[in-house]
Amino acid sequence: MIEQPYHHGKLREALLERAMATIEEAGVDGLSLRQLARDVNVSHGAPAKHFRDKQALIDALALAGFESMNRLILNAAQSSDDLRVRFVNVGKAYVEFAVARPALLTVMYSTKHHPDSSAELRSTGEQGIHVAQAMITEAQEAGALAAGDPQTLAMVCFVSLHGAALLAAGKHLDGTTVEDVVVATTDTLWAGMAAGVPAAQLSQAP
Amino acid sequence: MIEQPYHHGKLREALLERAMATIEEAGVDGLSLRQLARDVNVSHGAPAKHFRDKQALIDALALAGFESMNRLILNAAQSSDDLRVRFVNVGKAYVEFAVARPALLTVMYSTKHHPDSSAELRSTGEQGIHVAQAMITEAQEAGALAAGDPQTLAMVCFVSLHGAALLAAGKHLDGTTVEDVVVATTDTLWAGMAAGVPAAQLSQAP
DNA sequence: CTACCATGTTGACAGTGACTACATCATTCA
DNA sequence: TGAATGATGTAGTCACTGTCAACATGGTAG
Repeated sequence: MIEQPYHHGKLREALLERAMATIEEAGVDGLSLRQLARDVNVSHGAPAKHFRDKQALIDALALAGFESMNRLILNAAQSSDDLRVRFVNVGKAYVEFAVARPALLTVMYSTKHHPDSSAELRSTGEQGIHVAQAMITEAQEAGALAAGDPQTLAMVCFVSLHGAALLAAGKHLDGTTVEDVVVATTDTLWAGMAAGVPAAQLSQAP
Repeated sequence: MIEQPYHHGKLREALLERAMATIEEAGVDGLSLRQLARDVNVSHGAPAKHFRDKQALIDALALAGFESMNRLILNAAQSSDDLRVRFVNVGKAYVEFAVARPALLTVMYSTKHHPDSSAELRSTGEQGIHVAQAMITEAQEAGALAAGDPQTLAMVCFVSLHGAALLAAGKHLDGTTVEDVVVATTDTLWAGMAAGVPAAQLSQAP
């Protein structure tokens, strides 16, 4: 018999790690604090010492998710000298992350978050957009892209890739490959930003 | 005293209607079959006669959501003679729906669905893409858009608008207005499809 | 050495989804 | 006409969940 010490020692990390696995296997709804405690050989009340709420645990998962996602994105943003290639690679990195950990992505962008952690969550979650915005500004200055508000354009790119990521993660891309959609999306966006939007075309109501 | 008849008469509709309201107020997690039954003045076992599962109720919500969304999209797709304006209007309609009923949209695109209703759900949910694809094909034939696989391009547009819709619904559009993002997204996509993607640019790995 | 406090345990409580057995009622058919 | 039948609603139960409060353990600072 192995003697279990009264104190686990690294309960918080163990819970987070196991919870990460669980949500990918069974979704966020399949996550139970009591089952989690059982999985880690700890009493059902123990998790409360590290996470006030179930929601607090989920917030921690979301934060960790953003951090590891940001690492991937920042990495992809330094992957090439060609700005357009870097742009595509960032898109690929985002979508790859989404496909690898779909439940985590859902948690990250779930609306319900505790107001406390919300601040940290928000700022960490916004980093991806800032990367995109920097790339666009740089490309505009280099003359590769037409003029246009970088903040709005970055949001457009983020929004589009986010949609691709979510639908790919949810297997909602019917006839098309994930790879195809990402490449086509980034290519189309880049072409659109390169061409610019004719002023005459600025969408008016019908 | 008002005498309650033993049989409700329209329980199924009443449950769906109340559930629609509840998920928008409290999210899907805030939806409880027992509370739902209380809200409609019915015993806690009654809903089971109309929905085998809680998931079956949620599936019905999703299906109803797709149907009412499709109505809005089809409507927007006939809103103008100008193809590009129609394109923008479809995007606006989609995002407006998402902002008006964010929880419902989440339910619609939630991964977990019963395999039975899943078939009907899928086909109903794909209608939006078909509308987009038809518009793109028409625009290509009219010479307004460059050549390119319409299915992939439709998926790109759908994916992008979907992202805009979800992020708008979740209030994740930070500095930018919903309207701005939708217009900028549709304009950029249209410009990209009009310009076409230079063959030399077809994204290769770094 | 002792007092403190973070960490873990145990027991309790109300609420939930799902199941079963039973009650009520409208419709069908002899 | 009137009884059988099946759809609909009720009532009770079960295992499970999240949260709370009271208590146990043990490392550490004074």
